[in-house]
Amino acid sequence: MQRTLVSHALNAASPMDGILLQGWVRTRRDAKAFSFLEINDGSCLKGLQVIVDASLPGYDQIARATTGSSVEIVGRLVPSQGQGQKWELVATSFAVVGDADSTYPLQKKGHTLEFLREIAHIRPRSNLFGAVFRVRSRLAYAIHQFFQERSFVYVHAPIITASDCEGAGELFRVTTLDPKNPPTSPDGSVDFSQDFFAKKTYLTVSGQLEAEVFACALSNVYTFGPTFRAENSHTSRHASEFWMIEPEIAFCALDGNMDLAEEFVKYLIRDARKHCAADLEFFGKFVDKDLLPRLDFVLERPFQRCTYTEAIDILSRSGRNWEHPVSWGANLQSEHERYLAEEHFKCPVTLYNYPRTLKPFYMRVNEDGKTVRAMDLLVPGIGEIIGGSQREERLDVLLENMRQHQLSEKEYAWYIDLRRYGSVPHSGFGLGFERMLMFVTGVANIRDVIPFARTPGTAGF
RNA sequence: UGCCCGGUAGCUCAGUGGCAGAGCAGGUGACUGUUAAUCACUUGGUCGUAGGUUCGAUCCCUACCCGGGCAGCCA
Repeated sequence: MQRTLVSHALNAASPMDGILLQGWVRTRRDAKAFSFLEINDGSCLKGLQVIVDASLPGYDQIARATTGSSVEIVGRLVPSQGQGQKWELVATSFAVVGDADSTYPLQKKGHTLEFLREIAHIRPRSNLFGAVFRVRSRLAYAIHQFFQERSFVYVHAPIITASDCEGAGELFRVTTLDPKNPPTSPDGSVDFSQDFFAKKTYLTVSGQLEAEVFACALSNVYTFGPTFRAENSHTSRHASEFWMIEPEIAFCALDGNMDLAEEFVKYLIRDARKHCAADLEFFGKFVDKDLLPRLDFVLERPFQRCTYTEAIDILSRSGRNWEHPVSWGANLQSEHERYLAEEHFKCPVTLYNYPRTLKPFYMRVNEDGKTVRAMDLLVPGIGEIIGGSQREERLDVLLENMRQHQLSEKEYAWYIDLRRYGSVPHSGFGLGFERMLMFVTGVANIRDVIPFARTPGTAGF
């Protein structure tokens, strides 16, 4: 007999006989002559109510069907006599598959997110985390769909890299050397030429440079994979291991890049609204009351666009007392970004044309010589969700930038070659997948949108 | 890494320089087409760890550990 998932049973158009239900007990309520079971199998937020009559063989085992136990039920799907649900299953056979004793940590009542993080192996069985990870799965699918529909080629960037590219934060070293007794050079330093890859290697912080290589061959590409930062960040929006989507488009300037980013973000929101409707309604009810109106508002409105210079002007004239002073050439701080997205524009806003001195070597220098074609997409509540730029395609300017950043031409020879042979204007950006999930679900902590979060000091599961 | 808040029952929390508390969960019983069921009774504690002050510390002080928040770094 084939298993029927709860989601399929609940969407039934008519009664069904002899269906097999397998899942986990959420609650049991005993009446005199029968018991109610609520069974969840993760296929959707809601459970299926099951009636187990006391006359059934095996009913003597009903006491084992505690919260958290797994059960297997065959029965008839019929319209419910009760108020809370359309369908219910009248059992014709009932069996406990796996017991869960009274130490089962999930109660019928709500738990704090902090407690649930400590039981990361159990929390997917809760309503909230079931919903979060269904949305995560759906959006991963939608990401591929978005790019494949537009003829982008999916590129797998390496996880292990030799370039500590663009100085985007601290890197995790990858080595097989014995930490207690590493080989050394005559000068006493560790001799990495004897390491596994015969040089220093790291976990990647970004697939961008590799994506550029493929964009300069296949035109429109994207990466979607894990990236790693060894930053000692203790915030609700930083993780040591996170997933990033990085499209790279040949023959594309900054305007096209900003257009794509906006289209992409809206596409993902629209997809979740459509395909994860019940889960999003749950978030709107229990996580963030303003979630659904905010998402719909974001879908309806064009994102605002504003140059860095205009932003500095807005911030200077805001009349605020900034903790960090506002001046042209200084980095925008959290308080500034929050003000722009949440109070001034009250909507996602793309800032672009940043001072050259604030940005990495590969960004396209503008005609003014002072700014580069960088863009950051800021969203209310989270801040930066996308960072990107048009890339510097002129060989001489790129080399000059690298000299200013004191980068080795030798290490980046392959990257420089892209400008030497058939160079084209090209652009791309990185979207933090978990930050996007936070925005779509309203979940405020990045640790709660990753199945098993890695943050400084924590890798317990 | 800096600053701030917290750590008391399985969970969420109250509390006091002098006998350790509640709600929920768990257990027992009753009741019931129930649905975070309800009602009655009930089990449950190294008060984060180590020092110190004190006649006496869960409470005050110090250090450390753990969790969280904010900032920086970024996605």
